[in-house]
Amino acid sequence: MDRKKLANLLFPRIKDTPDDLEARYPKRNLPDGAMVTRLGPSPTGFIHLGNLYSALADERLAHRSGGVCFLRIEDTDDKREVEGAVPALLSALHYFGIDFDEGVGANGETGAYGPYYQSARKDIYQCYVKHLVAQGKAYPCFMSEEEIADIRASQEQNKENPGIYGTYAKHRDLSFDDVVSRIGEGEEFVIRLRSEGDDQRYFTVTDAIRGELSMPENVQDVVILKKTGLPTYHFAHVVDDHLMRTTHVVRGEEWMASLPIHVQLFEALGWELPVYCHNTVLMKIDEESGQKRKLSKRRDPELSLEYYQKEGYVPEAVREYLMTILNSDYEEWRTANPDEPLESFDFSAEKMGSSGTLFDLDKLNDVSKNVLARMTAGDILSFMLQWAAEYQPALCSLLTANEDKLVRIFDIDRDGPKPRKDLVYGRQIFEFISYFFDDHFMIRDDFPAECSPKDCKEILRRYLAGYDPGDDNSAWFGKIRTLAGDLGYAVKPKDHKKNPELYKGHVGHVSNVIRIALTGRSASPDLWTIQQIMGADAVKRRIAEAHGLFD
RNA sequence: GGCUCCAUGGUCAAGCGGUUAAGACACCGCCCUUUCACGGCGGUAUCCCGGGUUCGAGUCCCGGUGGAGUCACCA
Repeated sequence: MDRKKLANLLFPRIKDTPDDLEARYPKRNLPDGAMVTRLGPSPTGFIHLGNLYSALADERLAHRSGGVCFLRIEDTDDKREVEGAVPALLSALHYFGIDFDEGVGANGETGAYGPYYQSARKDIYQCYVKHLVAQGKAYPCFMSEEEIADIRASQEQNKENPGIYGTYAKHRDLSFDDVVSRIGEGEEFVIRLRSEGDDQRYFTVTDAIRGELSMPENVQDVVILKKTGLPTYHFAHVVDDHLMRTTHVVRGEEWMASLPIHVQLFEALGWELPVYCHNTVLMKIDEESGQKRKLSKRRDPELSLEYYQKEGYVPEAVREYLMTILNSDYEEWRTANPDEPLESFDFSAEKMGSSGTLFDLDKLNDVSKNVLARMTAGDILSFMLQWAAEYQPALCSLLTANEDKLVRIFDIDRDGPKPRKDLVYGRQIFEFISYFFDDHFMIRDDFPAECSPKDCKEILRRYLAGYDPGDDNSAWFGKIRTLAGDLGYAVKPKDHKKNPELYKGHVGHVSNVIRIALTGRSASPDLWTIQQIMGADAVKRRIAEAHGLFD
């Protein structure tokens, strides 16, 4: 019974048996069909759209089925750990509407399947490692990094598959005494799986997104326990998702290649496989090569979630956009159900695509426009206030001092069957309405070429003279028509279009002179409404100022 | 290089052996219109290539090609 002795030698502290753990983490009591999903980020401090994309799938799958979605922090590599990454992750996900039922949370851990930090689960992993060693399915390996590098070098030279397997697994059958003496000399070791796999043999697994997957068995004696006593991803995944009773493992397709290892591990431990859902990675077009490529943390900082928060995208818009690429029938559903919450959409893993998706900012913006069009002006205001408080402190006092005015501005032309859709995201929204505020007002567009400086001056003079804040929209515009006619501009654009030689231009050009004087730009919502919000004094002042420009 | 996944317009994509090959974004034109936005109408543009199977292939099979991922004591 050398194996037993070996197991005890290696893990003297571990008293629990697999049965103990099985009893401590019993099957969940959930209705049929309820999915248990999880997000397992490593706390590296960088969260990008792809993570949200995946998290949203986890969250939807679980909640749509009446199951649970939990957060587990995969911190088995202290080298990569970043201070404060967990709270940052939590708050970013919360911002975008992802909250967990269980696991690591803002106020510590909740749930009966913890601990939810892998670093705190050392004894759990070691219990199973010990068990595997006792069964002869795993063994300590003392090979140094140099030794392994040498093996790899010669394998590459001989065009063999690299890695520790077969005869390269030199420490597979070390004698008990050998192990005792090496440990006595303070040699460090890892635990490797003794692979019984054969890469000529294929197995199949059904992936919920991709269907049948066929792969060769794993032959590598992979490391399952590192020198530090912590498990590698492979082992932690298998142990945790079994013990935490995960039913559906949603993860990026970069994990597909290690599926043979995971399947082998589940088998070695005698456990049932979860349903795998390997989703696609988000891609972008590389500026230099023009090729599609995976979103990269280093190279694409603009794809970090923080970017969208800073720009002031409404969280709902980002979720909505992600839903459209997660399940391609989502848009159709949305068109048919404009007012339903996203939660009532029938989300499924099967509808997720399996080819790489290119991130499309135009599409996000379009989705965002529509989301904002569905919000009330009051909701938009509170969003802007929150956003400014967090990311544009310089704007805060201005916004809070003008709440009523802002609601009126956001409300311009929003009711009715064809609401304006020109609000997209925070930064753009403020930019779009900035002319209402003197500190941000400037004449930025040219006066229409159809109107000579002399005409511009005259238009402004007469407009100011005839301006009556009490005019309703049609009385007001009637005056502009008259004015335009008097100065030789067509009263109706169509007349001008038919006989351009008869006119200098048309009312549109004339009113654009006024528009530019008032807003600084040649494009704006309805001028009469703008004036009502601006107030008579401001209107008169700006017209007079513009008039002065032509002196 | 080995292994794996993927392949329909510029982008996201429906399609499941017989379709005029949906729809959305973007783009262009027209209409509405005092500008813009909205809305309406229309348009440009796609089945990677080559072999099979079949009366018939975007759809099934094989082979290329291309793209992606992965081959750590990182996840």
